[in-house]
Amino acid sequence: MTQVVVNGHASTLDEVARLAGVSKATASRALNGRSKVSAKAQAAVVDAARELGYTPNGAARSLVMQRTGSVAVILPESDERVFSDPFFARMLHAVARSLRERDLQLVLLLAQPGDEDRMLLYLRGRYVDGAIVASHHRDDRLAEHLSDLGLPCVFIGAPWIGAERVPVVDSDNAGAAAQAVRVLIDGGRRTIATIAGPRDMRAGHDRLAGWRQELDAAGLDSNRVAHGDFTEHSGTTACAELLDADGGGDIDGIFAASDLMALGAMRELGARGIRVPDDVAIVGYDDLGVAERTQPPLTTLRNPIDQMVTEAVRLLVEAIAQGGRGAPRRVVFVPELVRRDTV
Amino acid sequence: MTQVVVNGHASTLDEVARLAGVSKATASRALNGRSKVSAKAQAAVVDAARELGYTPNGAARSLVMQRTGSVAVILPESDERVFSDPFFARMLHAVARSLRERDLQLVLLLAQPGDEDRMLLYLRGRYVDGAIVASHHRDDRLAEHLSDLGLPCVFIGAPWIGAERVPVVDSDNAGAAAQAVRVLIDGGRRTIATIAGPRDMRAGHDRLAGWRQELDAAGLDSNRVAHGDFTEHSGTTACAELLDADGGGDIDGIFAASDLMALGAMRELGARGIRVPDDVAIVGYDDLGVAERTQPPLTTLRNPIDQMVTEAVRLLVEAIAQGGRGAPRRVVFVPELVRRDTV
DNA sequence: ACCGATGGTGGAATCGATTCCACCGCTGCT
DNA sequence: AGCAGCGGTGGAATCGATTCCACCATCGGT
Repeated sequence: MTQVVVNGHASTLDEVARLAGVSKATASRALNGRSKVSAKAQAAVVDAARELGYTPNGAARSLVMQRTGSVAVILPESDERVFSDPFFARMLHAVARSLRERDLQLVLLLAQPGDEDRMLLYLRGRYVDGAIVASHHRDDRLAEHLSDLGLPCVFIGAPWIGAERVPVVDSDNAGAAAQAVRVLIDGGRRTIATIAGPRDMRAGHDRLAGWRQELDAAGLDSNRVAHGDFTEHSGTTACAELLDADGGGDIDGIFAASDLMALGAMRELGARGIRVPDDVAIVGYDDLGVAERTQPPLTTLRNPIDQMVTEAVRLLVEAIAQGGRGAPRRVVFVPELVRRDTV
Repeated sequence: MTQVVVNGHASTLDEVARLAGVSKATASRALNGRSKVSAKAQAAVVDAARELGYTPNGAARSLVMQRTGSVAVILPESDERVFSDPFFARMLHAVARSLRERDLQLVLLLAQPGDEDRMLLYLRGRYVDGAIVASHHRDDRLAEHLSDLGLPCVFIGAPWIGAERVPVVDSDNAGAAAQAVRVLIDGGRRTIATIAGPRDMRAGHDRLAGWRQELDAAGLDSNRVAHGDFTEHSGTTACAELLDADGGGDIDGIFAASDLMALGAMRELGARGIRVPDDVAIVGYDDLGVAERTQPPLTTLRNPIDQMVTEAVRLLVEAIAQGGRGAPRRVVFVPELVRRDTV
């Protein structure tokens, strides 16, 4: 950083142009490089800009370009959850990488319940070119609001309300859960419980549905269900609940809707001296790191987050380029089974 | 939401004014309410605005007001850490609350190593009115850059470089660590080890220094040190390292530089059949929730995050109001000892 | 020697808000 | 009756960039 702020205020294009001895128009062209500028003028402008420490004023630029160069990631989720669920960390990491490649700035908006109005005001003020929304609850009307707003957006995971009005990138939660059940059945398990996610979240709901459907299809019992909230602790609690219920001792297979809950369950099983996979086989969901490190390593379904995010960013950039006039598209990825040692 | 986008584009103040039958000037005054407007005009404008679903264009507004109404929180930290350390969750929660009261929008910028230049570009583009920076490493030059930039900012935790050039809100890490040591000594402990944080982070460095200083002052050994990275897992590892070192069996007190590391250490002690606090007393640091839930509940130092954040936001708002011309101030909070059952 | 293409350039319009300033019609006081 | 004062109003300037458009050289081709 060699440039210095010359006087109190940030320097403007006008000053750069004056110092370089050209017009504002030429200075702008020289710095943006879209149009032809003589080598002499080019050099003069670049030098002047460096000397003054010039950076274009974002507001002025957005005003005329109708673009800001930044996109929002919206997480309508309590911040405890955002900061405890590895899903978000992985997702944001992928989004950041993906946006970087396209020279866009990531702006993270935490939509606390109640703070939603301010956030919508921000979005309507066009401070960002588009938004990626991930994980939200049953009563969330964000999809409708964004659609009304005409702001380009992509949802990761289908919203409950208004899903048909916005582009969605999703994974086949139900199909994946069915896959998990099939593996357990193929492994000879017959009394298969599930530790489900929250009922008011798509992922929780669909994974439970898939589990149930596959068991019903196989003519097996599908009433051993305990709900958690995707955290390790809730997995432990839910597992205890399952084991302590009527006939809980018969359980020989568990499908947990997240690896963290599977981990919690394994702790509970271990505490009771129940062996995995000898006595009870277990399949998790996510494969974001924890699954490899459990004892024994966890068989799980790989949540295709990176692929989903890449696709979401692609769709968003497309939507922005078209001015948000494209038809809502829908892309679904299929999680892959990762066999380890718990089944 | 009753308003509708009438045609393809977002509506402008000009359209609102036309519909209300007044001039742009009056419309603006009616909506912002700083100046007197007749009741009739007022009503007409408000109605028109609602009917058109008008929201002011952020770029245009920032351009003339020289304010954006949003401030950045910058976390120069790998995203794994941001999303695993409860410190950040708590901090962001407090920041969000504090900004909400002042009608400011929080914009979170994740400064991945390597992505820093883009972030600086964003800040120089004046997309935000100010920035709060938390937790950064030894070689981070952010303080200098921000100071050069003239962008109002406040650091939570003093940076290694350029701390004298920016306002800082800090906590007395060294003093708190000394306090922890004193409690252990007062409890009759004589062989006191520490599980320190990373050397290249202020909090890690200062807590270690405080521990050492207090032990030296008491004439006790200060060479039982193992380093972790504030995570639970690293606490377990570090604890094992301490116990396995020469004379590790003599240890009767441990100061861990974070509650998570203390928790990890307690797991390791438990695994070895060492009782807490009977055989080894332990003091943690942070008190952000985990400490209450350990077995037994952890004696620790309460990191005054909420107070620090409140003060930081206050200072930032002040700096923004003054156009960043105030002298760099420095405020230090003193962590409070929370006695529980591990000492 | 004249006539298009170019390649560069600067003036002016534009984006959408806020706000200064001049002005207008009242009221109320002398 | 005349004039100061004030509540309200609209025209125009302003913020700082991009870009259209008109214009001027210069160059090559007939």
